[in-house]
Amino acid sequence: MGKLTFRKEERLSKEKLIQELFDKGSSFYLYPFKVYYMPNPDQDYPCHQIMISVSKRNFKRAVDRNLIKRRIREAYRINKGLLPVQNKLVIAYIYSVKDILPSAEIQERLVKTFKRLEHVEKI
RNA sequence: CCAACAAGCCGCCUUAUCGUUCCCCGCUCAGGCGGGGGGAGGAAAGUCCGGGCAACAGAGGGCAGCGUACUUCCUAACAGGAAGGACCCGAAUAAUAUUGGGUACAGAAAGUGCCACAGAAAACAAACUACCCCGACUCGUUGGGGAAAAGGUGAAAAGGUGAGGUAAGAGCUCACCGGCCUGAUGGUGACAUCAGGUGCUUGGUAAACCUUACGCGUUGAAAAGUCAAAUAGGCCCCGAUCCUGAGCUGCUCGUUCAAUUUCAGCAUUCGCUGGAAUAUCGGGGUGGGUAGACUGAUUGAUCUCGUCAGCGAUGGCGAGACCAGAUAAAUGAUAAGGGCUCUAACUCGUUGGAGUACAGAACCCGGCUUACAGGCUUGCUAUUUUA
Repeated sequence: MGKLTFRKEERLSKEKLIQELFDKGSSFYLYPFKVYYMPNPDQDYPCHQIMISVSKRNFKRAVDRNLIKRRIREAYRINKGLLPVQNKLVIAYIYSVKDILPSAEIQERLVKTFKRLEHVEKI
């Protein structure tokens, strides 16, 4: 099991890559997330890259959006060791529920998404 | 005492574990690792005003457009603030004085427009009822005139009150109050006070157009600047090859279409004339510029303390401090305990339950507005309750 860190390198910040993910990547829905994913074109990248998004339409106030993003980020940080590292992925989590869920439930659901991401083919 | 109001201030804490970003120090196998320190607000919000900063535009002036509107001051600036004036509403009083609150507070005899309903009439004027005078006759009606004093309508109706006067009335005349004009005095000024004159019909609305005075270039950090990989293409030089080649227009040949051929004219580059060149491939150089990175961008109209000037907003001087700097966006997550408020129970200081607000920096400042659980300080006591 790796270290429980979440550094800058693990965040998805390249505009081109994000655009490619939404245009060409696959997706599935698992309550409460809509997950976009695809293999990273640069397989030499040291880790997975993820981004977290909470819609302004569902949560009008910035405080609520920040709270949910922080909870998801913590859930990923603590549990990311469960995701195999052989195939480098690019993942986007979109929180698409109108209620604020407690941390325990978010963690449980996030781990379930990992099981589906295990079977993604390499390019 | 409680409670309400006004102004100002604060706006959860501790520990553990796992993290995040920036700065400093040390180590390093250059990937990082270890230690120390800093890390959301009073509104960070709404984006409603005003500036700094940047690019572009710009002689000056005018028109148009937008904004502001009692005075003086403060300020980088403001639609903000301070002090004051006038008016309006209230408290208080015999009446002042005093005191709380409010005001989009320039101009309505420059012009245009509008004024619902009601009412006779809502504005170059105008008589419904009632009143007075004169005339007519069928003798209680009618015709003419006077008159804004009375009635009723309305948000608003011809300066108000009293007296004289009159057929009845009317600033018709007079006194007081109000208005307008002129002057004096005080005040930087808005204005105030006083004196004199003037009978003084001529509504309201300018958050209706408008007029006057003053101010304003446009855009907005996704601004702007610096460095700059790969690929393609531009320009220059050298070499090689083909052997005269790019582009536009017209004609012609040809074709399913497209490409292509011939001829003529134009074009571009070598500063101009003359003359020449315009292709392809390879190598080197060069400027523009994309991804990306950096600057902008956190030391500032800054904060704290003291002191001086001023009624005050605020300013001067001196000393000290550095107080977030992220960028698909950090400032956190989880657990335990404790505060605080409300509430229920009883053994009356314990236990249980619920709540702990509004809200998250995005270039930076000055304001305004709106949201806010709970608490603290100061002022005040009109009203209510208790003694």
